[in-house]
Amino acid sequence: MGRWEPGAAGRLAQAALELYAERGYEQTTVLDIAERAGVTERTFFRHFADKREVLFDRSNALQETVVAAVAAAPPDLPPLEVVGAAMERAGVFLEDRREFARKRAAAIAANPSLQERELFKMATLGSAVATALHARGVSSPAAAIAAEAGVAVFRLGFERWVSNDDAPDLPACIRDSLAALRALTA
Amino acid sequence: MGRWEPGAAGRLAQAALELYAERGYEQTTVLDIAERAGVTERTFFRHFADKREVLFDRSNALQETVVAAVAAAPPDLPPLEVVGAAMERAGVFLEDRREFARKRAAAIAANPSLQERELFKMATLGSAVATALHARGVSSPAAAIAAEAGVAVFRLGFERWVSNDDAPDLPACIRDSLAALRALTA
DNA sequence: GTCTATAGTCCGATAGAC
DNA sequence: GTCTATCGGACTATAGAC
Repeated sequence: MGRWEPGAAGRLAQAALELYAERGYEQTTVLDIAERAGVTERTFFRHFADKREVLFDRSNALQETVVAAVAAAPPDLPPLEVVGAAMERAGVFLEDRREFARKRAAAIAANPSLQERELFKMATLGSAVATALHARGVSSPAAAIAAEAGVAVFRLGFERWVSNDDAPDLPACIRDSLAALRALTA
Repeated sequence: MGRWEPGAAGRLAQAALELYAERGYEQTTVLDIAERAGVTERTFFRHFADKREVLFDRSNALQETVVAAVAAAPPDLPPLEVVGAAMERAGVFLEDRREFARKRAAAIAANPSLQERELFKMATLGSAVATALHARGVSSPAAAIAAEAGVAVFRLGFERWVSNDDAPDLPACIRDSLAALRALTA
């Protein structure tokens, strides 16, 4: 096949997203996805560990972006500022994929098993952020709670961005979400 | 004497916890659990939707405790105080089950699919708390972020309590966790 | 690429409690 | 009779093993 064609993994991910939208996650078999992508069922499982994983970015680019932003922040910036800025950075990263993010979010919102996987990915992101904060000299408990709070800020900002047509861009939604957190302790 | 021994659900939960500890979640089949509990495989699925759910309290008593505490808090208390107190209340509720909590936490920590389910339950708790806060007149965004922060506070306090022999009681761990969150914005 | 174990669903049957 | 809890067997799809 030509080099302009997406690889099998990309076609599988695309086919899965379409099918989950058309007939729902439960009503879609791995065989359905494989056939639409023009590969065998077996090939699906060579690229993705399970039927859920196909909706998640294998490259983990979002997490890498956030962790890099945490590591690169000015050394004297307080933990919550560091995390907030890093999450905003993640927002910039995703901003131009809004339509994809919406379709993906709709599929996930419609199915509890996909929600579970999404929450696991967010928790993994939280752990990575906590580790990165700790590496900056932040104490473990402070790093853990700052990371969890940061993930919550990201998640709520993201949710507003995908579910509301009138919402501003993703970095702004995340900024607002962080401001709401700050307002709680004021 | 009835045709069956009473308490099938409890026996299944107990058997599952033992088997997950003895040989791991993946290496335990639903049939194994059912046999140890003295029922058939089919009966397992009558009581629990799937193999993971057997580790989770079907009565949802923890969530009810937290939601009730949120609803019963003094009307003028700020959202974060309300949530913090409610989570501490949950801590009191769990305090006398430390050994059980430890075994359960060990099983969950050893398996990603159980972690996914645990995270889902925590997210459900978060939604319930957000709804309860909103019912008190807290704006939706503030309720959502306060609820998420509260769940993070609970989760980190709980983690310290189960994983550290020298930790104080659960309400105190949760209080410390809340203090760490407050310190972030100070 | 084929084979197989296991999760999880659906049908109905049965037996006790009220 | 109704309600609830158990059991049996057949069935599909996932996911891993070979």
